[in-house]
Amino acid sequence: MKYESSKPIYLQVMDSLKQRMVTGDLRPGDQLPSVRLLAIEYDINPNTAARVYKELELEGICFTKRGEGTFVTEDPDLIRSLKEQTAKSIVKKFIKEMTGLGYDKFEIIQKIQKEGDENDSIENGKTD
Amino acid sequence: MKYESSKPIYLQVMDSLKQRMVTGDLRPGDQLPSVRLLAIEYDINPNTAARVYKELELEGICFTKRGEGTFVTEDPDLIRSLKEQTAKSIVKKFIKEMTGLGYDKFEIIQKIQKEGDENDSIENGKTD
Amino acid sequence: MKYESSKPIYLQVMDSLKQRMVTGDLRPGDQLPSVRLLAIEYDINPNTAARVYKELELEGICFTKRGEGTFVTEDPDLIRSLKEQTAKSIVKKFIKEMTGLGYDKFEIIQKIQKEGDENDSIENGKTD
Amino acid sequence: MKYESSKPIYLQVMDSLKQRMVTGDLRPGDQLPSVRLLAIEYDINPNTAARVYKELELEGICFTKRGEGTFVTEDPDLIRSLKEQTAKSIVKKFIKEMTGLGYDKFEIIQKIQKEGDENDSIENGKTD
DNA sequence: GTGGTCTAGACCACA
DNA sequence: GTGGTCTAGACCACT
Repeated sequence: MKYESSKPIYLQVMDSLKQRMVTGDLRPGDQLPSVRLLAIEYDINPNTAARVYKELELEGICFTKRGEGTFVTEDPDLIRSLKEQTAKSIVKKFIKEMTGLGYDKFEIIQKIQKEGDENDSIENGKTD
Repeated sequence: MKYESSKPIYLQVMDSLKQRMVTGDLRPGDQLPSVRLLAIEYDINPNTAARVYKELELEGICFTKRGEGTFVTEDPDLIRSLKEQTAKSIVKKFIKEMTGLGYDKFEIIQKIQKEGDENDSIENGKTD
Repeated sequence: MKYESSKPIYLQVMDSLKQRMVTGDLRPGDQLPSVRLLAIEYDINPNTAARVYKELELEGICFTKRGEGTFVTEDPDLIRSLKEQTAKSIVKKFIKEMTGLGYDKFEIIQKIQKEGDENDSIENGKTD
Repeated sequence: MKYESSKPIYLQVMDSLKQRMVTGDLRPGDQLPSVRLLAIEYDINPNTAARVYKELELEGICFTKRGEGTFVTEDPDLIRSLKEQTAKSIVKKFIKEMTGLGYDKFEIIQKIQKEGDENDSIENGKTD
């Protein structure tokens, strides 16, 4: 995995894990890789890996059993709402930014259709 | 003006100024407030205000006449392309995030229409 | 039984057993459940169950007869002093914490009476 | 300052700072020592010091201005309720432990008076 | 100057 | 084995 320097690595790893939950790659109750293994898999320092799980736990997406490991929350609703909530806030922020630039809803949708077309064949497969 | 802690203040102020240019509140050739005044208007540190103009200059959107002050670029095309460029990168990033969550183009547009409806009477253009 | 994550499970189980001795639910000389059974009863890892007995033995509250099992100490004085000792250390720690917050003895007692009133019908002795 | 090994240092430092807020040594809006200075004052690693402020911020007791420093929350109610809340939870836990041992309210208060008397002359002055 | 992030490596308690 | 804590020191962005 390659990291953008503009965003903290731990956030990028968190996003990656969230994405894997949302897409069903990781399911409620699943055990997550150990801190050390995550560090290897994502090529980060174990401390950074630990931070990832700590932050996810704060968000209620993970929980930890002492000495056993870290697990995806067992509440499937939480995962579902995670997707919805994330999407909603992204859309909201996007609309706010675009209207701030002076675009109306019609123009915004037009732009999305246009942009979508350009990249449809190129960047579709998520590399992860 | 209230600042998000997630984004550097100088970027937020830059965005605000850009928005004012794009929407016509600030026009090509207009003189911008002095560093000191900008600092007061936006309630930021003078160092931060100076940085704002420095970065805007780097982007070619402003220029400084020594002893006179800082001005909006006199090239109207630059402002126009600024709007287009900004919009394009926002749209691109947005689409990338949404597809990462597993939404396809159709769903994305659907969500925008839905979200757009809720906020139809927009809280637009606060010049602070 | 539900465990707080702030405190090691083995300590919580130890406290539970001690409480049962102090309240007379377990009496001097009584046989304690086997490690395996304890693990099941308390829904803990067998290693953790073993540790519980090991630590209790270190404190002299239990003893083990090889091949027979683990038993509560036969010395009734020990149980009695266990109660006194535990209480004393709890009280000591409590007073230290409260005085640290700036409360004097009078206020502390006031608070206990007030709090005690609210919970007068106690949720006592769940043996699980 | 001397640290107990049973409790994480960062929690002990947090408690110390909270105590200073509750007792009025640190007042709402006050700037807290910088991460580096705190590290020196409390003889801890700067990372640990940073963690202290981060956790306090999570609890809403502090806030951070980027590049400026960390400050005590400006809401005096929050400090007041901090004291009350802390005290209440300590008292509650204490009562629960004591009733678990089989003491009733009267005995508990008796013990506090007795214990208070013993240590009144010895351990009264809070060090730090 | 400030706080935030990251790496490296160690030690400990817990299950 | 697991996660949690701590130290050491570095680098960065922000004000």
